[in-house]
Amino acid sequence: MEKGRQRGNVTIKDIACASGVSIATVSRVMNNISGRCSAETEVKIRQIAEKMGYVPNVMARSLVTQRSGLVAVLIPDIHYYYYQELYAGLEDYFKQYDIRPILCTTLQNMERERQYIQSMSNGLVDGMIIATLNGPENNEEILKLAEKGFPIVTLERYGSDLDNCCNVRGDNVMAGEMAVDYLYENGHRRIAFICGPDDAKNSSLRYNGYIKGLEKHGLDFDTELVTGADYQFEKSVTATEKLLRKKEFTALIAANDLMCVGACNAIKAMKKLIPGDVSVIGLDNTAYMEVYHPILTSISFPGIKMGIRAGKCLKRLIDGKSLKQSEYIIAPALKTGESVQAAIKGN
Amino acid sequence: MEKGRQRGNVTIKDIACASGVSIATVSRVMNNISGRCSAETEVKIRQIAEKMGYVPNVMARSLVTQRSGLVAVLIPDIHYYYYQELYAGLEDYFKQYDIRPILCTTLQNMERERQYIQSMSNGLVDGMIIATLNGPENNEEILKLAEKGFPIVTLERYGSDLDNCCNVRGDNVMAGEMAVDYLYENGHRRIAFICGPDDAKNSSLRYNGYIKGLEKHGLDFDTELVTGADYQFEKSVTATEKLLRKKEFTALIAANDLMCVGACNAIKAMKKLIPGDVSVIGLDNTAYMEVYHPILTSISFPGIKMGIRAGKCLKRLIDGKSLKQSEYIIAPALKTGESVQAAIKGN
DNA sequence: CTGAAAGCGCTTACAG
DNA sequence: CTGAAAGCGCTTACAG
Repeated sequence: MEKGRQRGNVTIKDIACASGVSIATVSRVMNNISGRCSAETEVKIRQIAEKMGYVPNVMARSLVTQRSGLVAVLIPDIHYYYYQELYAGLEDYFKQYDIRPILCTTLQNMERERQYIQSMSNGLVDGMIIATLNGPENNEEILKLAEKGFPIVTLERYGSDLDNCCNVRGDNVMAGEMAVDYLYENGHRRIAFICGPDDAKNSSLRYNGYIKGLEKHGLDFDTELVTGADYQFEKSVTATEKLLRKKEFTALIAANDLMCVGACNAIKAMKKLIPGDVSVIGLDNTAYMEVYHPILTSISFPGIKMGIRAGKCLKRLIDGKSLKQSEYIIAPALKTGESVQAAIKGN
Repeated sequence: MEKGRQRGNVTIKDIACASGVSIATVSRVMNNISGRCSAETEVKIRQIAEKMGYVPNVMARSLVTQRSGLVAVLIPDIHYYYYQELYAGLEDYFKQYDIRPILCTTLQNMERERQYIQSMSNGLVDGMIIATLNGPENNEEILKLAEKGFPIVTLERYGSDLDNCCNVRGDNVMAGEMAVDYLYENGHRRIAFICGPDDAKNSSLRYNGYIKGLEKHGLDFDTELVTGADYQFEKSVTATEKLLRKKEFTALIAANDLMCVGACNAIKAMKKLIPGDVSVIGLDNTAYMEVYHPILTSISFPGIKMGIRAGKCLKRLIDGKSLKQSEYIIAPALKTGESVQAAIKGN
């Protein structure tokens, strides 16, 4: 076998030869540039193209139009439900425009992220959605590209140096607050909270929402009811066990669902009932919620919706239009499961 | 703003101008074609390229080399852990060759799959990994491309019409058998089985393995201990409830993990203990396993490994080399959790 | 309604 | 060691 792919694909030139017209005419027909050619020529060309199995060469087209029909989507890790939803939303939204996302997972590695940003930005993709977690290392590079006119939308990424870049994010404060509201309505007064990593902006915003919620309802803020587990499952198991031994509480909020599941396992392991002894609520959007026993109640961020929002923004930028807002804040929603019940009076 | 991306990127021509050499020389240096230019010229060119922020235009390069450095990866749905692992394995494997996967989810829609296969195959990607579930609709198209010399590797896809196409798959029979072996060793004699969809080849192979395992150990095969749940969570809950009411058994195998979780929820809902009353084992590879309470024991297919295997095959095909085998069967592995325990004597 | 021609940014024989 | 030139497959003014 020879090296590389053989050049056996049928080209516009082949069609032109076979139909006895110029390549320009074939090109026009294939691009549906109407009113520029007689109906009979058009039909003939289409038939021949169909018969010969012509498929336009994307590379060649891209080179002249300066549009590849590709966009890069940078996320930390596809194992998270939220990013799966995000990607699904994007893939679907872009499909109508024949735009294809290229999924790039950074695995929280900043060098890897930098490589992706750099290698994608010249010719390969028409735009980029950056939904990776914090780490200001590459903000400068991102901003430089954006200011150069390269379409970039960041998603759930924080840092004031990115102020000039379009950003889509969830309302994290609201999420924390909603969780407290819901638990308060159910009669809970002593509510624990498990934070994510200290350097995760969205975690600290969720925590702020928790505090805001407590204040709103006149509940005492007790630091002993707060712990951290770095968004990790195992750490959450341990942290929750400690919390349970140390303090009394009737409800618990976890800043993400993975920690929520960890917390539930710890509660179960200590022979306490969910929601009988402890009501539990997660902040996030994961598949675990629906499959866990009991089904978990959560304040969930709509990944698909956020993906579509980011997609729309990027599409406008790619089309050279300006954005109405530079920041889009998406509200979370309560997903009622089975892990919260009314607190017993007196608690 | 003007329409489209502005042509502001620095090109090989700019570098050539700035360094006073021809574009051919710049090209050679940028491609590390050594021994073809003086060291001093090389250093100068590199410095200037670096300073001007030159990044090669992938489209232009692809057009002449007939290599895009892109491969398509078709999967049913990124929400499944197995496909996440597969994709992660592929992305990582290809990274060393600067090959980028484009993730295409077919969502079990055959028309969508066809569109992807067609639109990717002309110039855009150098090869394709097709890991979508059965549905022979597009087999003809796949085979046509493969025979045309287009690099294609199918993964866990069945159909004798694809015999001429490289295939990577898990040893599904072995998985079913291993599950029975493990339960038998733990003293279980009455073992239930939950099948996937009737038309899913891998499910029926797993089922065959189950029967083979029973025979091997001289256990009776009882059709009443077998039910089906189409690989679905909800259906598995219902099916398991029925099974529990109808028959006595001390262990249960589910043909995939999602059904396994459904079965566990049903068992718990009927106030039975896992593994005290029923030992449970899943066949698959999912994140649920490790996060569920109790941690689930499973016979797991190594998604990352299978991805890398498929990647290696595809790489060889892209490089115009032939494959040593046209079929690669990957063995599953036992992942010990907490959902199996020794059966009580007499059961 | 149609064609000849330039050009997108690059690689690669070929010649020197 | 280096350059001029052809060409990858396509789009798109320009002219007719």
